[in-house]
Amino acid sequence: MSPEHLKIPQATAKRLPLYYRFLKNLHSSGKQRVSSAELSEAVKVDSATIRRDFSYFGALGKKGYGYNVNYLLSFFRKTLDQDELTKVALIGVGNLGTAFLNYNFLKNNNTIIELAFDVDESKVGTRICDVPVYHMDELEEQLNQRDISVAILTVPSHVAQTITDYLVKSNVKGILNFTPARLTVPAAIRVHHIDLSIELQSLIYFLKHYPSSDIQAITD
Amino acid sequence: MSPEHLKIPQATAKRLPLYYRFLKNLHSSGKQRVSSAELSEAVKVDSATIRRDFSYFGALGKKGYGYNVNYLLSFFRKTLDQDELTKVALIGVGNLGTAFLNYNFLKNNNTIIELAFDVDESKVGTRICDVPVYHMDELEEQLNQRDISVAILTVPSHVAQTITDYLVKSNVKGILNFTPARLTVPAAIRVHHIDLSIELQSLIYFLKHYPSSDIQAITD
DNA sequence: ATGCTTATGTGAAGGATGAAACAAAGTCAT
DNA sequence: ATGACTTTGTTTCATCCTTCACATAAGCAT
Repeated sequence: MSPEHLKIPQATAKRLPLYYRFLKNLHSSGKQRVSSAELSEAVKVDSATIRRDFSYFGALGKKGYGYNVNYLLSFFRKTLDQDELTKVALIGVGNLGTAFLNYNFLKNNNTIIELAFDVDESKVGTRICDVPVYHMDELEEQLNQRDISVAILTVPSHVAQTITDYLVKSNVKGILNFTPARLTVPAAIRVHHIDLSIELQSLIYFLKHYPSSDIQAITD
Repeated sequence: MSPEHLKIPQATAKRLPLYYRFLKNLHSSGKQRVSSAELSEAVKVDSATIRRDFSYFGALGKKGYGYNVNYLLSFFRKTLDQDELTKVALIGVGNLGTAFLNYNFLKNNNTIIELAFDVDESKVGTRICDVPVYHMDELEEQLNQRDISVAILTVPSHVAQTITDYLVKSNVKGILNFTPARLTVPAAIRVHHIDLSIELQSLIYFLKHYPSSDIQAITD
């Protein structure tokens, strides 16, 4: 059985896009080879962890040499499905939603917000950064028609669950949830929470309760 | 030694603001008591994990009864320093930065963006949602004067490291980094990364490579 | 060719986290 | 008061993740 078919640890999977992004940088700057130590310095991940992560995919490097940037890059391109464009929908064109529509970082990575939804009639029918805004009533129809199964949720939290139920009904498989609501979904649906207010609060908690010496022990 | 002085696991610390928020909801709806099972349903954290989390702070509940909402709430208020307002600075008034200035979720939690910085002269001197925008040149002076040690970083990634160096020089201790850059900071400085593009990419990776049955095993 | 240097891939150990399970201790109805 | 019921706090186990440490193998200079 080839290594690619084994299940990758979740922690590793979360680092793959990070590696990929940095490898692209290396490539554009014309670098031919890279060691796990160099990579470690750049992405702030222990070099042993990097080698371990890579090893799940087989022996990608050469002892005494390191990794060939081109080879690694093309390998990750395949692994991360960067050849095909993944289309996602954005639900809720408020401040945060609009920021994402404007933000260019989504365009880099073969991921694109293809359409957005809102209930505000003044937004419906317009285009924001070339992304068309539809009314929520058209959610199921549009998502099915365009075969979109990933949604970014940036709606007010009190409607988050209701809209999530619509999303589930519309065959969405993954939700990037920026609302503070903890969503109830069937087990087959994957939800990633990004709770901005909790991130800020927990950062503050760590600062107040964990002395610098401890942080050294953790991050160094 | 009282339990409050023991070090709390990082995973637990990250859940505390979540518990706190839900307890506030319970309180406003007039509920007097709550069990770990109820809490579990609401915040989607295993009830045993919740009891374990609470137990780091001592015996907060009563067997056969559960937890007193008021007591728990006031305990967490103290623990999370919710009595004092934590002031933070926002660096970079672009799309995302503006969204945060508009977003109300920061006002809830005794955390406030007190001022913002940018280099764009058309923004400097204005107020966005009542938050004054200063020029980057005034960073050190303003932060020291106002005794601010936490910053939200929403600048273009190519200037992220340079600005981070300024922040460190200005005695900032914690940075919430929304740029894709991996920042180099002294060990005593704490950085939390929120990398939106990586979150989206890893969500997509999980959807494509982890069958629903596995997700069931993980999240159910 | 030779030997020194470099850097991988991985076994093993150590930590951290999550969840099952249950004794202990309280509640609550009668 | 009593006994059935509830729910905690904790012990225990399992899993996942990270890091050390090093044998192994390849580069590289002479």
